[in-house]
Amino acid sequence: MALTLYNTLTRQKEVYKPIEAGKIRMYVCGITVYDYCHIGHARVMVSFDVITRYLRSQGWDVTYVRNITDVDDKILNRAIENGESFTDLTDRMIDAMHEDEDALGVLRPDIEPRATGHMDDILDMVQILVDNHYAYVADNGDVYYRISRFPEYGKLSNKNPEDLLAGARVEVGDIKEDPRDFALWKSAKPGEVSWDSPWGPGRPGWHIECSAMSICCLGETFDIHGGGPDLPFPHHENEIAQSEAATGKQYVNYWMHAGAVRVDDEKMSKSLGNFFTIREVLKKYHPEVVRYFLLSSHYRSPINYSEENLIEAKGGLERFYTALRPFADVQPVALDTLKDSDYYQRFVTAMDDDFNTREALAAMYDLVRDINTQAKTDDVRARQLVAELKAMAGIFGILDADPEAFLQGGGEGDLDAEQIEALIVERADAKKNRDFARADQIREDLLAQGVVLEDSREGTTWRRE
RNA sequence: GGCGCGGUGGCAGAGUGGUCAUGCAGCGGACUGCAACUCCGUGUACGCCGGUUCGAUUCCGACCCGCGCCUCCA
Repeated sequence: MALTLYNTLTRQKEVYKPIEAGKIRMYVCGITVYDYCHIGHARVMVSFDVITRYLRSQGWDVTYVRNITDVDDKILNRAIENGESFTDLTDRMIDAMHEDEDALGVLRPDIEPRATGHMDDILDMVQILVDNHYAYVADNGDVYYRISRFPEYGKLSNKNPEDLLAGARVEVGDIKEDPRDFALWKSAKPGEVSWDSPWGPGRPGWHIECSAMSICCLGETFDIHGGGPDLPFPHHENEIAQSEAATGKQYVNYWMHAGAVRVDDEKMSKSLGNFFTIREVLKKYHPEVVRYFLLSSHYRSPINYSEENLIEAKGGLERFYTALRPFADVQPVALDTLKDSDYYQRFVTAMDDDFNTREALAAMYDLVRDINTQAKTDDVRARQLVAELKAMAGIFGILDADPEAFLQGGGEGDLDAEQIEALIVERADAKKNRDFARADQIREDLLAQGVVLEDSREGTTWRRE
């Protein structure tokens, strides 16, 4: 089955056709680094991480670019509030972002361009737009994009430019020709951070940096552009307008947008203040639990961040790790040996269908059952199946922990491993003496501390609930 | 108001024109000293009303409900 993906531009699934055979050039809108990353950022990071891992596993030559917005009003305002330079702020936040990504097992993009590192490209593009009359310089030195010059404006978000006129905010003292026009270049007020330009000192508007950086890194037309759910309008719409006006070419072939993260069934937003940072979340949950949670729904569906759902995600992972527990030493099999595996075929078919991670997980769960069954009678076969499972899990970036450590970690109980082991020994003695009352008492005491005992022929193992 | 998305069994969440999603929870059984783990079995699920069809949860139309974007936000 061919790789198929949902294209926001056409509002349907399409078979992927690369510009250059075997290659995928992908740009994803990254973070504006004025604060710590939140769970919504995590979804975009993890979704496109898994997409990239999967595409590479299938032999695609992927160039993955994700930008860092390191200059804009929010950053400058926050830096002033903090009493620090804006570069100190962005340096800190970029480091924090990388820590968060690493914790979540997100592989770095191939290129992480920063807006401040592409000022010349940005200025060149603005100049072209001014020269072509797609942009104009306002009295105060701001440069605006002239929407009315771009007839296709609205094609990504399926909006009628006329309707936008009615809804556009008209600001007092607006110096724009048209309220729908947006800033390409903002002139600096005295004392503000600025870069020199033909229109005076200033800084780039939000949208132009992505046009400049993506084209710089990937070419005037590239394959995939991705981002969060709130970006199609206006951000990506404006990127299209700028880029296609500047180059005269189609900007992007496939637009992909992740779904929203809700929190306790409410919209998560800056204004409501109900967002959780990744580092807050990771204090409560194992990183793989968060990752698994994000992959347990399709990337375009809304997802609800709640205690209940995270606990359920933990339970799902425990089923995997329980199966892997006796096979910690087994290494993942090479993917090219899996052609005949029904499980892998189902996995690939699901992922080729617009990256249906949940469907792929269903195949992995069926594989787990097979492993558990084979483990009783056919160790060799069981190990083969475990190697398959680990290969698929590698594409998802999960099941990477030591099973024992995963199952026994994360508890907040008072008992440490040594104490638990001691009680297990004591219980074994009690059982040997057929003192089941004492044995059961120990088990119940441990359970009250969140420790579950599991007996088998080889002895007793434990895990934390 | 404009544009778009969705309503699936107790919960989460895929999918399909006509036998199975899957996970958690429940129930019955096997295993166990008893449990847990694991395995086997088990659920008149597809918002409402029409239409197309031999047959629709799946296609079409209307309706009800929820959500998102249209404003800084991934």
